[in-house]
Amino acid sequence: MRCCLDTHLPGLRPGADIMDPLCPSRVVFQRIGDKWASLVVQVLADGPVRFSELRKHVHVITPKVLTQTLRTLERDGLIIRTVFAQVPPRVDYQLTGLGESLLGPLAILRDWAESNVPSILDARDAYDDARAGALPEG
Amino acid sequence: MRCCLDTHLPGLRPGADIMDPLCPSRVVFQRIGDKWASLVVQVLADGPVRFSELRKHVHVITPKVLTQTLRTLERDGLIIRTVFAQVPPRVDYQLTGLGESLLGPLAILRDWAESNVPSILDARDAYDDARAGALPEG
DNA sequence: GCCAACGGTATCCTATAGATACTATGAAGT
DNA sequence: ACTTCATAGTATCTATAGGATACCGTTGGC
Repeated sequence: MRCCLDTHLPGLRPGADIMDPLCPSRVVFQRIGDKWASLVVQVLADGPVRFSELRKHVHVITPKVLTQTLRTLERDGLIIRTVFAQVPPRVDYQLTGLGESLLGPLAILRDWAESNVPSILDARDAYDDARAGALPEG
Repeated sequence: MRCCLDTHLPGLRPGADIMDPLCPSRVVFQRIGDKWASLVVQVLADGPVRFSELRKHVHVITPKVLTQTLRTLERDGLIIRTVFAQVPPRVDYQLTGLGESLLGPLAILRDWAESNVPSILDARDAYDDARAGALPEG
């Protein structure tokens, strides 16, 4: 579980373990784990999407949070923001090559999620039932 | 991007799109994307680990948040909590079969992260430089 | 002149995460 | 007997992030 590479970034320790908070891989890993970012990336899989379309597809994200998410993804080089000089304004968001390279791993994760939803929901039921039964009686 | 299956859970809509907030897959997907959960799962890859060892390996997680994370993972059937009647107390956490099945997808994601850290950090530098240059001058 | 479409901001409130201190148990040491 | 130690958490408070809602600026069409 060692990290990765020969970066030189101030404040980040390249040789660290991924469990180290200053390990660059961990920083990236937690970005992928962002609540909205991975959903947005998947919506962009088929090509450029406008801001308002993103709002419709990623329910229910508020415009503030969507803007924050998009700015972060842009800063990380995963998407490109294109402004068209029109009225009403038009802004397209699309994946970069780097962003596209993330689609495969995300699809694997999504497949896992969809395959295992029944098991997880069953486990939750069992857990909650056990708790609900234990507390009132005890 | 359709969801998955024939669940019957109250409040969850099985036929929904993964972008639907009530889609079970999305619920699971966001659980995977939890800030700490995926790190904890990876620490448990090699076998049972005690609470205090987890605290050491997953820096820097507070005991409260670690407890919350472990309870959630247990509820979802990804880990098992075993209490030994000892003093001082001993509690082991280990992956279930379901939890182990998540290791592969997580490893793919981690590989992606480690491979692409340089690109992402470069993109951040470029983005920040452009902003830092634009604002004071403009 | 007025309204609508779009891509956001501004403001406020709440929920989550984080820091820190504290608890219970009992065996071992002196 | 008393103190100390280790473990696995809880309790309490504060800081930060997320979320709900309202609003802004542009300008083409009516």
